[in-house]
Amino acid sequence: MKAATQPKRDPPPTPSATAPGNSPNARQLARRKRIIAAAMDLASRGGYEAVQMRDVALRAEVALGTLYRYYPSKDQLLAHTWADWSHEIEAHMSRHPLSGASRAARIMDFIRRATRALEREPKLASALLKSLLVSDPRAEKPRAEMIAVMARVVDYELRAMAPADRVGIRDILGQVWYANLLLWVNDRMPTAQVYANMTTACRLLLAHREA
Amino acid sequence: MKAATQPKRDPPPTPSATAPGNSPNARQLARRKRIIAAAMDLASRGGYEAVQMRDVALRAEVALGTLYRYYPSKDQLLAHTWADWSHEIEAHMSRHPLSGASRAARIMDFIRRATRALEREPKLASALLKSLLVSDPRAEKPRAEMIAVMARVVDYELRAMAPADRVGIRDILGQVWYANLLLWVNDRMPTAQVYANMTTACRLLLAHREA
DNA sequence: CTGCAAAATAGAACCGATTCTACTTTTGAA
DNA sequence: TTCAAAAGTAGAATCGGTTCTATTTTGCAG
Repeated sequence: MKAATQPKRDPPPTPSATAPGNSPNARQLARRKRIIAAAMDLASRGGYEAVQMRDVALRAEVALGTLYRYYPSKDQLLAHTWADWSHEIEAHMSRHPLSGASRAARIMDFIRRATRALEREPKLASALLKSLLVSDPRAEKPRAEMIAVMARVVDYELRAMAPADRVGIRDILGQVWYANLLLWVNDRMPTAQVYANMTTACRLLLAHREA
Repeated sequence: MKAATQPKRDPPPTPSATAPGNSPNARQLARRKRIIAAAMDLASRGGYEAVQMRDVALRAEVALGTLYRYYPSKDQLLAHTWADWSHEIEAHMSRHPLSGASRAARIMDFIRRATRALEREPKLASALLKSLLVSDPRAEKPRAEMIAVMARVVDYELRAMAPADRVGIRDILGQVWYANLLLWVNDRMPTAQVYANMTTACRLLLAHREA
């Protein structure tokens, strides 16, 4: 019963909501950037284990306590790092529309691109995904967002389908994707296998329902 | 570079292979039993975090070093505890054959029973599954076995189907099951939802392919 | 300018998994 | 029976995430 129930006097600093962008908390924004950059840097070199809170703080030129005030846990830090990185990937992807003759092909095009992105930075991707897929229930926002990205793609491609099936297929694909990423992250499956499994899933779920 | 490359003089004690059951390593078997019992006990009370290696050693009346000689990591300990527990469940299940009119129904009968078993001992199940689904790549045997159990059921029910589809469906169902268990373990989904998702997956994958 | 609360900092401290050390018991072969 | 290796034991030590404390700095209202 250390600090009673809640009289803690500690509202975390502005996550993203900030005035223009000049002096007062501009410094806080800068700190956030340095922290994320440090995490990304360490993760891309040595993966999850290489991201040690003390090192992150050191690189970001921030006190350990400050780091924890900004990101209350390693997983949250990595989840936010993921959010940052995934925005880049999405931006990159949105520059070219999905290609493919059938719905399944277009969905697979999306998955192929995502898989490629992971392959380009395996250490980084696996470190960030590890925190997303497993970790503590805080860090829910980035996780939900990640799943939502694929859900949107599938939803769009299957827009003509009956709602019941569409939602079902979308969720199943999401879960299969989730399982496969996790298996990849834990070195129990290469990306090629992940891709093959997703292809199979698309085929079995979509091949026989119109084109 | 502590202990060079491998000159370690430390072959682990007999895991299961043992002579009759009397004096020499019968004591080792007894230790193993006490250790697993302690782990199971602690896990069923307080879940994953409550299984602390020091406590396990204490309860099993074994030195910490010995505990680590038998099970080189917490996750491996829990994985083996899972193996033990799952045998009970399987034995229980095998007493009654799967019931249901269709293949999908029989597969779902299996999943329903498995889900029930988890619900009966939520803390225990989630602690053990957590170590199985996430953890270190050692402890591969129990994990592979767990997945194989469902694979066997599905394989058997779909034995009349073309191999390509059968294998695909079996793998997809395994992956969906995997993802859902993981979501349940992390408190991001109740068992009812797990069951619903599996039902949907079975429907979408099997409903239209004969009965 | 003055003062105070919020935000930062340096660094110690805590916790639980894992490792290591020094020592005692067991076991099995000569 | 005797003894060296194997297996155990108690307990200290290491490691990394997280928390806590004592101080200093910063932002800003008066």
